[in-house]
Amino acid sequence: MTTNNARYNGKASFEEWKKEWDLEERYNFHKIEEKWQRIWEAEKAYKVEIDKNKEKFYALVEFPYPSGAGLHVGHPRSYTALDVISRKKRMQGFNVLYPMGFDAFGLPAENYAIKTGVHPAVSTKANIENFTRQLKSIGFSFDWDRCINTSSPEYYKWTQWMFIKFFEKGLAYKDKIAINWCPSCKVGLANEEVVNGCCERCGAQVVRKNKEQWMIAITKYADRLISDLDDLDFIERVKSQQVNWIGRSEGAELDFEFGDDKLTVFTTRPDTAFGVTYMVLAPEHEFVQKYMSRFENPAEIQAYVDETAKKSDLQRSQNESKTGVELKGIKAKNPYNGDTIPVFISDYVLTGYGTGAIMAVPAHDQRDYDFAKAFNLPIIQVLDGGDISQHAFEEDGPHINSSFLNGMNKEDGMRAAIDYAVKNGFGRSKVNYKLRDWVFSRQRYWGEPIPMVYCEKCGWQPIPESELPLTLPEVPDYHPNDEGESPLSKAGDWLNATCPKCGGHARRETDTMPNWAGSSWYFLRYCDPHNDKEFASKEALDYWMNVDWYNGGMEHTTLHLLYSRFWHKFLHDCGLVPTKEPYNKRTSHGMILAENGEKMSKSRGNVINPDDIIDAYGADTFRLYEMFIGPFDQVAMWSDESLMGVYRFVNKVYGLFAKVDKTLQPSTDDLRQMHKTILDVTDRIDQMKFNTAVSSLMTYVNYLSGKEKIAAELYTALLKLMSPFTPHLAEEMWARMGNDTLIVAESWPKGDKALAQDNVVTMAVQVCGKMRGTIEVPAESSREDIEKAALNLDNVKRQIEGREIKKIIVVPKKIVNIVA
RNA sequence: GCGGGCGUGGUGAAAUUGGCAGACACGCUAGACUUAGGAUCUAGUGUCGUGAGACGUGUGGGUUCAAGUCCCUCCGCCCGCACCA
Repeated sequence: MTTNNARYNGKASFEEWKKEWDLEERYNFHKIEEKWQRIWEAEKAYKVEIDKNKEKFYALVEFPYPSGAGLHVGHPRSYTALDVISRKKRMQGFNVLYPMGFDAFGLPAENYAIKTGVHPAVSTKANIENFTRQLKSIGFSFDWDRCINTSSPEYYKWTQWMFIKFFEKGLAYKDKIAINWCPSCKVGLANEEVVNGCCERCGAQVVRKNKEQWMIAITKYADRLISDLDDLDFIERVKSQQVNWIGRSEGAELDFEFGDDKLTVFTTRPDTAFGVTYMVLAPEHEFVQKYMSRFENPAEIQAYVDETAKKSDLQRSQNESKTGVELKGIKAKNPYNGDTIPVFISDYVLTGYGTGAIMAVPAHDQRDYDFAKAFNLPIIQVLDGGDISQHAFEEDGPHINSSFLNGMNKEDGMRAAIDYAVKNGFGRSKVNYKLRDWVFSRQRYWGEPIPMVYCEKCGWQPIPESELPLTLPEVPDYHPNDEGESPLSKAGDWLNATCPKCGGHARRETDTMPNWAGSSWYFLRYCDPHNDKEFASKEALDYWMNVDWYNGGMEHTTLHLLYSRFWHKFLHDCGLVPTKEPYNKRTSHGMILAENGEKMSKSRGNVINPDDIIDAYGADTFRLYEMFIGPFDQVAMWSDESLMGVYRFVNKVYGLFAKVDKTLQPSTDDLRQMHKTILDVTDRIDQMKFNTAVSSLMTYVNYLSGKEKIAAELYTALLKLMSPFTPHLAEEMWARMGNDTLIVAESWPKGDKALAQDNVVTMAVQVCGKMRGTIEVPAESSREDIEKAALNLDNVKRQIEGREIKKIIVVPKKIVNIVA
């Protein structure tokens, strides 16, 4: 497979080729990196197939959206980290799948089309080519034969197919709900895409808009999305953020009499029901309009409802004090004690959570307390403790003023209160979630068409599987409109379809899917990317799944990461994938900031372009610097000066080759340094402590630099250890050492703990915990010898003079502490 | 408010998980080689002190022969969620 021509850069033999290199003393990274990238590609060095004789390892990084700006220095932090891990695993004999692709649907391409008229498919293609060129120039070990593109019909055919599965199982449904509408992007957003009441993408303030939307019932999976986290090796902050986002709370639903109707509330503290002094409905609650004619103050009520409707969620949450209006004319009755209590509407009660109505316990909830103070309502303490003349008492205490609950603690009180409600038919225990169903419609062009048609007679119907993929039609222009109609509504004939059920006329859905759709299952497609019969074969899924290690940004924790776990679980329930979770291990990298600690952005003009760095210092230096920049999981500041330090190091490694003497045998000291380094680097890569893995390589190189001549074995080990970080340089020097194999296919060196052991150790000697000197003793010295050596130090003698030695603590190979 | 995390030199950071604090690198200082240097090499570099030495991991306390590491107190910073009943 290897052609000497490719390997030896056009020269007939290794000897001839080597001669040319001997003339070149400078580290010519341009030449080296280009050469090895060409050879890897020609030899398909990173191509991977199912091989049941080998243990598989599936490494995954989040595939990029191919923006016009190209790669920034943040992408390669994640990609290099898993490239290092993948390369090491490969050398350790694993069958490694490390794929790359493009999450290619999205708004920027569409906005660009609106501005320039260039079809999104055209600009996306150009951007993907640019990204591919950049990624290849960094020398990642991706299997490019598996590259996927979510905007290609061969791919989104299966995204649409899966949507139909959601529909068939009743998890995709159309509903008219108040959604988050971004007036700037003119598109509806999922809850997860709203940050502080603003559009995650453009920052415009989100407003409420009632629209018919496709929804996917992710809430049905809420409990499993929490409980199944237990068995996963996810970093803690990812787990806790997901749990937090899903927001499970246990409590009860209680029915209060409201006129001759029933008003149901959700509460996490039914045991405080004897402290209820009033109730509050969200202004949007259905009872407000339903009983408007029976209220004594309808004008006042309607005015408040209208005022609230005008406010954004952000404004609503920024209220300084509590506002509201009493619903005069109808009272409620507390089912626990029969008390008649007033009912209010207030915007501090949210329509989307629980039942949109609450029982207010002002003594033990600060919000209710504030409202009660503002409206002069009674405050009844039912838990002992605190000082409710000042503020609500929100901690736990024994029940008081609570009839049969008196004296009970929280746990018993809860149980007793719910039992009583159940027995008397006015309540039941209930679990509530903050998580909402997934708003799945986007009023946009550049996304997957939703494969549904509407028939007047039969309602919404999925198109037959034989018609997939339902490809995007051409449209005269890409503008969305203010009414929230997708550009696809201008697609003319495309809109007309036949109802698959009755054969009558039907109209196509014109909304498209959110950009999270394609990325929700892309890791499955990598297993079998060219399959045109299935989204992936059972054989491929059985062999490759799960993803063993997934690295990506924290910003996707409650978006992509949650969506894709849910999507995968759904496919599992359908019997389509073998596992219930997609990712075994999830880690996350810190952001890379500009030199002054600011975020890199086009507007600040502080963006570092990887192309420039690679051109000036080479891909190997760039890769190594990204790994050395700081702890992988923390934010890091870019520094040109630190980059220079890494460049110097790479040059040093290159220069050491001149000292290699193949006739020389390594000394025991040499071997000790080598094995120490092997053990350190191996261990630190596994733990993602890349910065310290690099520093131990530096320490080793400093050791080798101090020698006149270097035994070949020592340099070879260095090259192997460096090959995951600086693959081009390692490959080059490996060839110059006279090898005609690829170092990336060589085996990873094995560290020998016994050989790494020092036979003479330096031990610290303390007197009463204070450092007074060091002793050098053989590693296996007896306790007596160590004590004798320690007590023999001049400095120690001086310190203990005239004092009685009470105790000597000896920790072998570490420390001696003389207590006097 | 709730949840997660952090605090170590001039700077980025290490510390085998309770055992010589500051590895590695940047920067700086001095010197060498240079026509020159964002090049290279050598030495130094936590603070105070000529020195022996003393002090030193945000604050104050505790456990221990021994604490950056464990426990308690307070202060400060970052991230996520946030009127979620």
